[in-house]
Amino acid sequence: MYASAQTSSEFSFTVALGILTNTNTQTSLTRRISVLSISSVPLSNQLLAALPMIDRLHMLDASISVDLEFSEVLAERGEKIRYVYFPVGSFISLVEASDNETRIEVGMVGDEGMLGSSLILGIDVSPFHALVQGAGPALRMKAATFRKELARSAGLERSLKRYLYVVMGQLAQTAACTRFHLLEARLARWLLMTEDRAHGERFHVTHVFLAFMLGVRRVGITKAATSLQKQGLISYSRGNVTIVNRAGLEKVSCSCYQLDKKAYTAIMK
Amino acid sequence: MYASAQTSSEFSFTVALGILTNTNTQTSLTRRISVLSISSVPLSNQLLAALPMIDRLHMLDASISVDLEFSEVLAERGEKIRYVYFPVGSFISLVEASDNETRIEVGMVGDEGMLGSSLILGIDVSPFHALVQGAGPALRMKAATFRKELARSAGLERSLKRYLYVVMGQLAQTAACTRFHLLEARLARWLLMTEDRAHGERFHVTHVFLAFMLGVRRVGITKAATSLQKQGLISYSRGNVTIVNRAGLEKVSCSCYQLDKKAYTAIMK
DNA sequence: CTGGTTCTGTACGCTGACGAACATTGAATT
DNA sequence: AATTCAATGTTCGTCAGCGTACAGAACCAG
Repeated sequence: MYASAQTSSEFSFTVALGILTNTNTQTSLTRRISVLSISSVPLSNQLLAALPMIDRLHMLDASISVDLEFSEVLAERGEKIRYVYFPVGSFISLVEASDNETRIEVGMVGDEGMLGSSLILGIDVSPFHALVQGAGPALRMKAATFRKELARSAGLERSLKRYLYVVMGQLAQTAACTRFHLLEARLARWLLMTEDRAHGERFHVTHVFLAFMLGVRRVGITKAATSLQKQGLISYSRGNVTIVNRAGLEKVSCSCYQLDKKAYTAIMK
Repeated sequence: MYASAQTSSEFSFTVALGILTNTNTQTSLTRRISVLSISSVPLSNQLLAALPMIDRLHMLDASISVDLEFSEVLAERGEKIRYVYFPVGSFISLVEASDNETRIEVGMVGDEGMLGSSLILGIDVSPFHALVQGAGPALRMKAATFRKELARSAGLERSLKRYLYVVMGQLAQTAACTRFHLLEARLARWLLMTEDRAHGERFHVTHVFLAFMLGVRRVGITKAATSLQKQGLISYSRGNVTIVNRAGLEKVSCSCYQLDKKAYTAIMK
């Protein structure tokens, strides 16, 4: 383990990436929402899809479809949760802060999950920062509405509790992974998880952003990514990443990826 | 961050510490339980103490007092949860495994909490390994009984949900802490957390065990502990640790200790 | 096409923790 | 008193990632 301040010039996230800065978040957020008619959005959030028809309709009725923009902040640690999100193509990173400038991703939410699951525990304060990692559509629901739906539908509650359990497992897995595994393996894991949630072998993410997520220097990412590219597992240019050889990537990735996946299917299915 | 196999000769935990070995766990466990009359045990589990009188009595009625022995395994990842435990003087470590031989503590349970909280989510499979870190009494209840009590008492459920939220926060905090903070600071944090749960400035823990908990080499612990001792913050000999200067220890500890504590009081009070 | 900006590549010295091996001390047992 | 073993102390070479700095490449706006 290494340590300490990590405030390189490239790492001024709050400025460079617009992360965790509240300036104009609210106004631009409301502006950029495009309310699509619900029927035009293919329902592909797995949590919702698994609900009995009647509950599903209720949930759709109570939510609107929004387009999430890259790096948009959806929740801040300790702040009140105003909306919950069910990604449908988009995906979201859960980020934990230790000190002022040291942050690290502890979880990822795609169409297999939801943001705001702590409401299931009756607490409307977000335990993490949450920011949009992959732009795309999501279903959004007011926190209060969500709680009403929870109270109404036992099936919904049951399924979301199981999801929360999976998230807990993911948190612990990430803690161990971050401690023990080499950067290249962790990067491979991250790319695989992202491919799953992006539903495609191509997505956009720069080295700086990856460095932020994995809690390392940008230079470290460049080195690891170069290595993966040389092995013919991925290719990338200016943020455009393509998974070239998924099986190979799984091999160099640490076992955490498979463990997470196994846990999810074991609990949710 | 460093990495890789970590299988030094001293680190053969499954043998050296009797950790996570199931051999004879069951028989010795039942043998060593001393069923005390409930009234003889001062009720000092904070979760239970905060319950309304009638719920508290129900809970006491449904549980028995057991003495937990050091390094006893109370739960294994993926295994069914048979009992829940409310420590009353004892304390328990939650341990996550990444690979075969690499394990790390991700949480700690003392009289401020309980073991088996995932039952609140309706899942009776343990997400972690759990082993006794500090010997002492605890209230034990059958998992099935616990679920019945949960269904019966809304107050109990509410309070335990809040506790689960705190545990989630602790998991994320630990992930970030492990990544960014130097060993000496992490050790200080661990000692402080343990002092809180041991309810006394003296407790027993060897360097080997500490190394296991913090996911580092024993030599690393020796170095950090020597440093803390030289600063007059702690003293120890053959596993007998004494916190000499608590305020000083808090200063060299990372902020994670205070953050955890703040989160607990903010949510539980 | 030009100048600025973002993204990526490379280099250098530094350091905390690693793996391994061995020495010393203290407690318990014989 | 001698023996054994657990716990702690120390040393040595290695290494992944750190902080910093700079340069080339790709893209974009004027």
